[in-house]
Amino acid sequence: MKISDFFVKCNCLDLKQTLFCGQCFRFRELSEGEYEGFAGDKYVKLKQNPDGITITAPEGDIEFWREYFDLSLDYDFLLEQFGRDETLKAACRGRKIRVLKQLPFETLISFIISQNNNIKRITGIIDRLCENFGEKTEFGYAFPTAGALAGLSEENLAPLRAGFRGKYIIDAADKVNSGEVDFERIKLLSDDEAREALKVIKGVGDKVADCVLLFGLYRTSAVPKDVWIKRVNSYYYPEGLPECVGEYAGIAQQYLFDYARGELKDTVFKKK
DNA sequence: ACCCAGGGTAACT
DNA sequence: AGTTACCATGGG
Repeated sequence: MKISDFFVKCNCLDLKQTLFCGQCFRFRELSEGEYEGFAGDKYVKLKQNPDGITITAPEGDIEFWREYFDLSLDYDFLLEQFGRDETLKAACRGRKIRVLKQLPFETLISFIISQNNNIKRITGIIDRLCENFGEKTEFGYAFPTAGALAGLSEENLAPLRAGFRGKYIIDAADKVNSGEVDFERIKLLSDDEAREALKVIKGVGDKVADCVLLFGLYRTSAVPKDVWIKRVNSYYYPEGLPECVGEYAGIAQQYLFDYARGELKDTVFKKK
């Protein structure tokens, strides 16, 4: 297949910030400003330019990656709106994070693994999941399909060292594989209905379900309430996020998450 | 040794 | 309906 380079002009996309802010777990830095990774079985190499990025991928996948980075959404306008709130304005300063449009099953499994866990170890478990059960390609291992994981035992997943999450991974794979959980159907539901439909999976509660809604089903209105966002909310937004987030509360949340986990952890949220 | 990590479940009030 | 111990693993 023909591998192509594709330059995309974009003034709101910092690859390092976007790929390593805890929304996705399958990318690595090759050298300063150069990255590679997978979504499902699709491989891509990326390069940071001052005014955009260069996508290197099979020619037929370029459109997939443009969509993955949600390049048609106008972040200039969005961040201008966010700037109407002082806390959000501070959170957006120096950040060029885009919320990615990831694959639903991969997002589901990834955030099941994320529970009561840290980003470094989440990445390690997902690496081992792919190496053990993903299809091997010329570039590396694809993310396993639901079919590849369905029917496995907890013992089969022992090499992942996922702890108590193993049984949750299997239940999710079984229910997606059987069609009991059907992303195409869930896409048609309201946020509340979709969240409940995902929560039939063992180990999926409100937070993991909202991560799937936001990162895997493109619901920018979904706000996953992790420990950091709970801290932000109780300190800055006891009445909820400001009006200026509009239909994009989930994107605002990602900026607040990174802000809290970064700058605020040693100041506002410093532990005594 | 203790605490925490992009939480959820089950068993309690 | 709202709390709380417990769940595996690894890093600080």
